Amino acid sequence: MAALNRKERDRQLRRTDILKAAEHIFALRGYHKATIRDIAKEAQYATGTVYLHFKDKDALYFALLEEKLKTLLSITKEKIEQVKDARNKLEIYVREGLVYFEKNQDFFRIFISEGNELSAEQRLLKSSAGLQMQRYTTDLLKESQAQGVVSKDFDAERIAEVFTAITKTVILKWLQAKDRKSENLVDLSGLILKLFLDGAASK
Amino acid sequence: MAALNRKERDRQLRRTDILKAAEHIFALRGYHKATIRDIAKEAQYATGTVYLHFKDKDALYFALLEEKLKTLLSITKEKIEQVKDARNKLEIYVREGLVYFEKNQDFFRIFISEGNELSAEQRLLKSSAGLQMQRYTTDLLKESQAQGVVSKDFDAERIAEVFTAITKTVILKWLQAKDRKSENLVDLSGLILKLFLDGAASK
DNA sequence: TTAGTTATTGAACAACTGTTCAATAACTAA
DNA sequence: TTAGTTATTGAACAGTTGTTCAATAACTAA
Repeated sequence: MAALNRKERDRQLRRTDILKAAEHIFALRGYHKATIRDIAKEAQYATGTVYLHFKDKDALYFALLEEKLKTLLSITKEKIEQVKDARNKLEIYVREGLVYFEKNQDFFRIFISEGNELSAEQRLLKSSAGLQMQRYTTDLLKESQAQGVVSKDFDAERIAEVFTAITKTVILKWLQAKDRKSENLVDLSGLILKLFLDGAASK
Repeated sequence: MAALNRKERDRQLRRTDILKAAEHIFALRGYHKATIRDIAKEAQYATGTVYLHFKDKDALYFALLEEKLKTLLSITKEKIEQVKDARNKLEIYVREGLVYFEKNQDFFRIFISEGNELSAEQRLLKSSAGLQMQRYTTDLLKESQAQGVVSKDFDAERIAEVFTAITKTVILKWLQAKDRKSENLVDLSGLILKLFLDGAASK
């Protein structure tokens, strides 16, 4: 039935509108200070409308996180599958992450700024895409260890988090300095990989 | 005048009581969910009493942060000044940090969990001890570069933040696994330094 | 057109919490 | 003891914000 399809499509449109507005407002004010009113206003709907699409504020936040992470993961996976060498894979992993983040700075601000909050950490673990991302990173590092690119002395899971932390930190610093310098974020992927693999010591 | 001294001492006692309670409640619930009522109750005072010692909630949070960071910094500085070699200094820096964190897990939870929040980041910058800590770390890395321990290819400030991020991440992971394993946090200082200086690559 | 169905609205509700302040208690010094 | 001073209390206030729901608008199908 065509009518049903259009209805469904309209519904998706509203949902997308709200998600887009939420992304903007969350990024602007952070999770706590962002209000449903503001999000609704930004999306040009009434407050109540938001609740027709999302159970509550948390669900809205989750849905956003979920969507963004899912996209990033699928992009990354696709590109990585095209190469065999683990070092190449790591390079692609970092590069694609940076490209995606640079394109989605709004979302990115939430992820970085509230990502390390413990409650948000627990949220991330509840988020299936978040878990998938974490697992994928760990697997990537296990493969790197198997191929002899990363030392087997380290616990893959721990190393995966350190890898992520280095990346986040470099991004954060870039964000803070963004006004002054006009460096592309993606240009920092070499730095990140070098730091992670070879460390900061003089050679 | 003895009376004045005792009064002043009593005042300090109240202040300390409140700070101690605040540390506990903040750590338990995080900054936002911690209420002044809860803190007052924990310290066995009335709500209003808190305001006789701290201008508002923010000031209370600051005072706590300030006190803890100041102590950590002074301990670290003292120990570090006893050696000359930059690599030794870095080792001591990490080790003392871990020891202090292990002894102050309550405080630590706040610092780690809300430390990366942007608003809290701005708070940290306002906090003079936070700024001092940041500067001290950067200086330490500059010295390490001067002594040829750390590569001069990197920006000292950026490297300082990466260094801190690695440390935080390892601590966070340790905190999460704390129930299962019974590993001392301080035993991970070698791992942190190795990762930071030599990276994760196979050698 | 029209009766019924669905979607949207936004004012009202309720819960929470930072902050104040009048009342009370504790303390001080004469 | 007592008048004056200071410290403490916790109920009341005010602002905020997540959420609901009765009223209204839009839409659908006959």
